[in-house]
Amino acid sequence: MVAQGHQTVSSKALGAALGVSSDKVRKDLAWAGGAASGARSNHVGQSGVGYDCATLHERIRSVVGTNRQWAAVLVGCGNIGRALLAYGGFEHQGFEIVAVFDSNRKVIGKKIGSLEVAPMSDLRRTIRSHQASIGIIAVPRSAAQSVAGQMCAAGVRGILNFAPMRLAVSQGVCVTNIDVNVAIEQLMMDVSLIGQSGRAGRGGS
Amino acid sequence: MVAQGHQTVSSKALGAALGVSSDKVRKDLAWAGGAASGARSNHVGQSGVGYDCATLHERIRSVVGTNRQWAAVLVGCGNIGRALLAYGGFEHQGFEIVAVFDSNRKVIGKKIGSLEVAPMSDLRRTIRSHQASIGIIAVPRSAAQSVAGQMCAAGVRGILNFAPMRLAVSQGVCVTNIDVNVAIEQLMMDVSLIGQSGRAGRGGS
DNA sequence: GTTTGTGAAACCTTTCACAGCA
DNA sequence: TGCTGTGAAAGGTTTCACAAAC
Repeated sequence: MVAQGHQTVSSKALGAALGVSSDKVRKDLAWAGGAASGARSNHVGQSGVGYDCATLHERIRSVVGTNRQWAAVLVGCGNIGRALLAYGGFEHQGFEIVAVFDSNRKVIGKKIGSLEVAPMSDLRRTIRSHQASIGIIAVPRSAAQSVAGQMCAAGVRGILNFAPMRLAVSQGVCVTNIDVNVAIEQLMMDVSLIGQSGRAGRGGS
Repeated sequence: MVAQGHQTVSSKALGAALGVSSDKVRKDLAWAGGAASGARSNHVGQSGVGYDCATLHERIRSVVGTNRQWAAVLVGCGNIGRALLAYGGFEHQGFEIVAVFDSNRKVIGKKIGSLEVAPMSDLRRTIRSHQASIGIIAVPRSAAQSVAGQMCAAGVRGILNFAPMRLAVSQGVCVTNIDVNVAIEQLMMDVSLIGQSGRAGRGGS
């Protein structure tokens, strides 16, 4: 909406665009204005007018963290890894992949886009030197836990995991899983249930 | 656990493996035994013993739908599409990709694994002839809504969407989104919050 | 002794409803 | 009039606690 030149937006309009009620939007945004991210005023919106798009956008970016810079390292340059490197939509999120690693000798040294694939032995050093706080795991299931261990040891704060398994990580390290198997089962279950009762489950991320 | 030869398993053991309480496991499994999938008995587990692994597995497969056969069509054979085709772990979920489509003339006719890339003009006919109930969208954002429309018109019941946007679909069609941008923001937020309060958000799918 | 299934309590989220403000 | 922010009600989920079953 900022990009489209809107000055303000109402909770009702936001809710309609997102498929939720205006109440929910207001409750959530009240939190974003108050408790979160050290804001001084409790009021993000203006009665009778709505929310100032630019201000709201900046507040949300501050809560989510997209206004800061995040360096990430990627391990695994199979199809998933290459898809991530090819996808350019991360810059405006303050997110950048600064290095790629693989254990396969045949791909080490090859260039993918602007990055050269590095050997796993460099992982620790690179994470430290770049102060990378995010690790991305795009390796087969059998290698995932080992990679996660090395990432934790090197000091990452969060892991984005594409391997279809639950990772054990050091305390204080966050994990977000992207598991296609789980997503497919979710979808199959939703489709099955809609046939019985007529209600649709809305998709998550 | 079935594969590992376990006879029975307790709610406590399941909960520990999953990171949830035994109460929650029992409540959920009580539903799986009763309300769901036309089971006749209310009891899945046995007092003092636990749950029979094989029976429980079959019940869950029945609820999720992995005991039935699902045909899916894939649109888009970029890195994501190819990653899905290369990943072989879907058979035991009753899930099979039966056809691949792309709008790019240069890839139409090429073989990826055992499937030949077909032109978009074949989409409707193939979905009908294979009775495919699932469509997978692995195309750029700009093409996603159009593909979703064609899939809905051809009669799919569910869509797995990799494009970073919310799809508008016909009533009765379920959508599950896999959005890397959202996952990354989730992770960044979790990492930010852990720094402040010491609590970790657990990863979704 | 162990473990399930389930009411009741505690907790959390969403919706309702409206005072207050522009 | 239109909209926010927020108490209160409603609705849903998780935890507690224990009788019944093995």
